[in-house]
Amino acid sequence: MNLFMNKIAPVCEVEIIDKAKVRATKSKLPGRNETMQIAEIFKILGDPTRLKIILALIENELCVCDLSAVTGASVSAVSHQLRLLRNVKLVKYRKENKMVYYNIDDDHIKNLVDQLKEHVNE
Amino acid sequence: MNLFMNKIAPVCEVEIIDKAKVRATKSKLPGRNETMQIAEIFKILGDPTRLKIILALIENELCVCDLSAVTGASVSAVSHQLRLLRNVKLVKYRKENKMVYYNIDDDHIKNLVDQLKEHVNE
DNA sequence: AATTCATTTGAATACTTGTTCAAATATACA
DNA sequence: TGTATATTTGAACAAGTATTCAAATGAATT
Repeated sequence: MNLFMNKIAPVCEVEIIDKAKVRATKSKLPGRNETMQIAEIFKILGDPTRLKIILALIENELCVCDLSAVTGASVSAVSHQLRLLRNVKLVKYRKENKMVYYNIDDDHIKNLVDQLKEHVNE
Repeated sequence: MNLFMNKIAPVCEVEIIDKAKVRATKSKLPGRNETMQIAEIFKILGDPTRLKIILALIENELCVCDLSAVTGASVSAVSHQLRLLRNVKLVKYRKENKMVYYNIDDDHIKNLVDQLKEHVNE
């Protein structure tokens, strides 16, 4: 029961300042699933290598080897990231002989990226 | 000089399949700085806690305590993330007595998020 | 001055993740 | 069948990061 016990400041954790506002705000938010899906796409585009891949594929269909040349990442690194992009259906591919050509598989992505391009250029 | 040496497959690393296409694609990409800035904003929005904070602030101005209640993250976690969001100028704040009220500081963000909301809901 | 409470901060931890290296597939071709 | 090359894959490592906990700060209030 010494003086130091009083120095431990309680952290606002259970208390809510404005219950009405909190409730109103919560009711307007997207559901848990939707929120996670939105976050996932943002996260995917948040890596420089993946973003470069997407930016490149918006301009041209490219094989893995040339994607590596365009992005400056190793073939292996590009391939790993392409798998992620395939999993979330952002890119698709077609095989031609030994090569695999990748394409954008999502019309919205270009708009998303364009919007941020403008944003950054202000 | 044994047989196993032949089994090591060379990885396409220096070679380029279609030099013209690679050059043309490269020329259309945003510069290094711009690319990194775009990636950084996507990355910031790619974390569920930060995205929830942004989504909440789009609806209402909120203090840290209520942001904690809305997002379900601890006050400390919210505060740490708010610092990140301040640093990249996505949110701003005003002080009122003991409380700090946060606001969106970027008009474009709402459009960005809205676009992905539609995208996810298809 | 001392107390209360919202917020911030720093350090530590546990977790995630992007890259590399080596090896495996797959496809064309001699 | 064997060789060459483009791509994929798995394991391992290093670096980054979100959260927690404890403590500090700052601003009323008594």
